[in-house]
Amino acid sequence: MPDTDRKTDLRTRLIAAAETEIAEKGLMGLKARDVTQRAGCALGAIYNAVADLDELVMRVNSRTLERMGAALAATSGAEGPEAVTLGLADAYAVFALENRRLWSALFEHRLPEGVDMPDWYRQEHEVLIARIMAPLKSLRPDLPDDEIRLRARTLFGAVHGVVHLALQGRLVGVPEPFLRQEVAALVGALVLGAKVARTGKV
Amino acid sequence: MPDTDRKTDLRTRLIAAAETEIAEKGLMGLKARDVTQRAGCALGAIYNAVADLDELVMRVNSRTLERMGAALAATSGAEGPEAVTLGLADAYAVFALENRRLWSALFEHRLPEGVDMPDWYRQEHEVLIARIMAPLKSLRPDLPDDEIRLRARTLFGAVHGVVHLALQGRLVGVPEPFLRQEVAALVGALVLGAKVARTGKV
DNA sequence: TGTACATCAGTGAACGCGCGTTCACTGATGTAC
DNA sequence: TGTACATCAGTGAACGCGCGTTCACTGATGTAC
Repeated sequence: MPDTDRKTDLRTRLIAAAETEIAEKGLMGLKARDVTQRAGCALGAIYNAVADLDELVMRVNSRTLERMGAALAATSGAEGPEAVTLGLADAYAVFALENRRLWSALFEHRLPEGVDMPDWYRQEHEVLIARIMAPLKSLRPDLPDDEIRLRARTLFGAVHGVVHLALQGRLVGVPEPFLRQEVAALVGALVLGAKVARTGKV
Repeated sequence: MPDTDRKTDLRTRLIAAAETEIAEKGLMGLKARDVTQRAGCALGAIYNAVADLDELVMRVNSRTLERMGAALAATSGAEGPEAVTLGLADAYAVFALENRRLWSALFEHRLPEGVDMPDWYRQEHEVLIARIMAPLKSLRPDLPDDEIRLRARTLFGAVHGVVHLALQGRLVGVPEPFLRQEVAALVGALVLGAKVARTGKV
């Protein structure tokens, strides 16, 4: 059944096309017609390759998440949990800056209510959290795992928020040129605060 | 010309109706027909009172911003910049929790590209930043105003991010029951870090 | 090797719906005399 | 006080468009004999 190959081939092309479209026009600007035109197939072909546009978006987001994971992993050269944490945060900011719209799509996309994310999608997020937990654990060996996990989410949310508002160009956001510097200041203070909280001294 | 009164009256009702609609169904669920039905007028009446739906949303957002300002101001009883900062952050989280959809609308709403926010809208945001700058200034009297303003935005973004991901129920977000506690931990660590950064000791 | 048939990826016109905005009209209110 | 006229807030049916999804059809590919 070599047809399967052709089928997955088109599917791959559709995902790639959707990725390019989102990268150029943002999630809101993603239209079925543009995707199929770019992939060089008919409009209806989408529904042969994939359930609907939402699935296409999730496939793209999954790829983005994977690339982001790789970008964060490439940081691991640093020595000491403080440096690792700072490195992760900076890599996150850089990735967002370099992949603005694809990165935004990660957070803009919402499934129709009632439907929730498939498991394979959830798991990819767990990996992200785990990567942040590692350095936090050596930073605060006194805390139980549950709490570390919570702190990892909080740290992620904090960095994410600063990056998010900056990239959106929101009125209350940090101007983009200062983004990396401010993320570093934020995480630096946090890491310092954590250290003091544990040891009681500098 | 007492007609002006009637006109502004309907306008007020429309804004109130839009506010209720957003509070119930979120910004995405805001429809011109629902608003006018709730306000008890015809569909077309909107365009007599207001330029378009976008303006209606901005009017609602402006009210939300004002209420949020009041909620933050009600915090001011605290003694010392650390406590004030913690109080502001907590009040922010509480306000978001109690006004989920209206609060979300503040950040979801985007004007069509090219158009930018009117001045009265920008200024309302400045007030917010100013309110955060005050305690930061006493916390870091060594820093120039420009840098304080930047840190205020960063601090805002950090708190905002944690709250945002939590309320969205995002996979990487902090679970809601832990939100206030985590915001407190975040800001606590930051304040501690700032203090150490300035004084060099605990 | 050739013929008849089945399958199913791929096609694209048409469907259907949601929804913001317009516009010709109505009728209440105010003004002039 | 009454009449004619002007204004303009308010009406709601109709417009128009965007766009995801469907569906009857086509034609290339594979299978059976």
